[in-house]
Amino acid sequence: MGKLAIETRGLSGGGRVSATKLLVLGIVHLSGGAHGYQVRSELQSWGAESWAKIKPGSIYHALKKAAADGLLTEHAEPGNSGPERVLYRATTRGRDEMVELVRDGLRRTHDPDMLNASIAMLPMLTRTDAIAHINERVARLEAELVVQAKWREHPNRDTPEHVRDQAELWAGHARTELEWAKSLSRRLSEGAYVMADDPGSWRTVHDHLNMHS
Amino acid sequence: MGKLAIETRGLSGGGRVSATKLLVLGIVHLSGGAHGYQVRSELQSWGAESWAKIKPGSIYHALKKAAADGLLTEHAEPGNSGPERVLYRATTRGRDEMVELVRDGLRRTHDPDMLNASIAMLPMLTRTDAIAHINERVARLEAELVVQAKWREHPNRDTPEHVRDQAELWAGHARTELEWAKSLSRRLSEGAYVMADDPGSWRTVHDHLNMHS
DNA sequence: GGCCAAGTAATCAAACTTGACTAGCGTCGA
DNA sequence: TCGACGCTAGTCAAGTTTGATTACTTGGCC
Repeated sequence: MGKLAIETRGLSGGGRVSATKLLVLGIVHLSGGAHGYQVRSELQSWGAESWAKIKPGSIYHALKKAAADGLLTEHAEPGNSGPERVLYRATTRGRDEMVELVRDGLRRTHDPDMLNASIAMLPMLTRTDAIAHINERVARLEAELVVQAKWREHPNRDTPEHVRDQAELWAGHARTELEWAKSLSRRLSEGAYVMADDPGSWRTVHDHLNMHS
Repeated sequence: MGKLAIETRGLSGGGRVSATKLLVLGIVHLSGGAHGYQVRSELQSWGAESWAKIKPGSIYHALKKAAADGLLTEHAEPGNSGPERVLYRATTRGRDEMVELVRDGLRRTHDPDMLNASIAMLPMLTRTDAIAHINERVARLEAELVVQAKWREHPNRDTPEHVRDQAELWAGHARTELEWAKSLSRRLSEGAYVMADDPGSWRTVHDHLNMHS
């Protein structure tokens, strides 16, 4: 029976990662302010119900939490038509936090939800920033595959066969992701997508709008 | 902005799926009775900390919940050495539930944790049962890939480019899993692994032990 | 012989997620 | 005109997961 090395290291850098948080912050920011139901609709129109399986309750919770943390501001709106609602708007800290979350999601392996959310919010980053972080992911995946391969050459003898098969599947997924990440990185280098520092990006448009208000 | 079709259908067949539940039940059953810490150690010795990211608290909670649901029995043991502990043992209902969970995990796509847990507990099933359910997974994956391919031929025009890339990754994962599942099914057909109905299985040994008690 | 490190066993509060529920308003058909 | 249905918007209690913490024992080593 294995020994337990109970590691009680705190997270470096502070707050927990969370795909929900990133998506909610991201949508509020992209829409330049939104209420809960809007976030909900937007998420599902992106087909997000499938890859991020976020339920309504979680969205409203995430919004309130983010507001309490100073990442969003709440503006109560009296119900002009229908029930009253709360408009959320991203603060500067909120935008910074969000960008950091996107970077994190690109880097971290073993967290598909977070990766998906980060990809959805990819245009929040500048082109070079995105490429750098995707390349870091590539490097990590390659390193993990090497470790994995070593482990499969010298398997632990009390590990059952079928558990080794799991490792096989795992490696397959890692290879798939590796290829995909490489090609994404390549496409970005070739100028694909409208990123934060490109003309016509959400940010350029947003700044433009702000100029007139 | 998409409309929300709020579907409030209840789960067919009853209880929620949960990888934690399956793993905890499975380990208790395989060990023929165990306390929390044992489950914890066993899980991590299987390298389970990586693919199932289950923390201690969840294990103890899952044990208590399962006991409350009549899937496990609790035998309080006074601490002969060390703090007092509780021994859990699987009931018949618990074993049945567990087998059902393994089947479910093999069938359901879009739930990697559950698949991993099911693979870990694969020898709980008879050979034909396991093959049947893995084949069902294969069929489902193939169907999903067809739908996906169709969707990518006629993409929704308000879906951003980078979201379509996500779909690409998704399809890649599905193909990887498909190949893996096919080969697992093949190996099982060729007699690989010791399954529940094979001589020398956990079940045969277990019955043998029971005969002498 | 005394004390520290590591192992054994589990608890707890806080945070998060879920599913079900509430409620106003519009509209379309009978 | 009325009522069933669906959309907009959100609350809430119950359940789950997490990370930290407690508490006791053994073994080693100075």
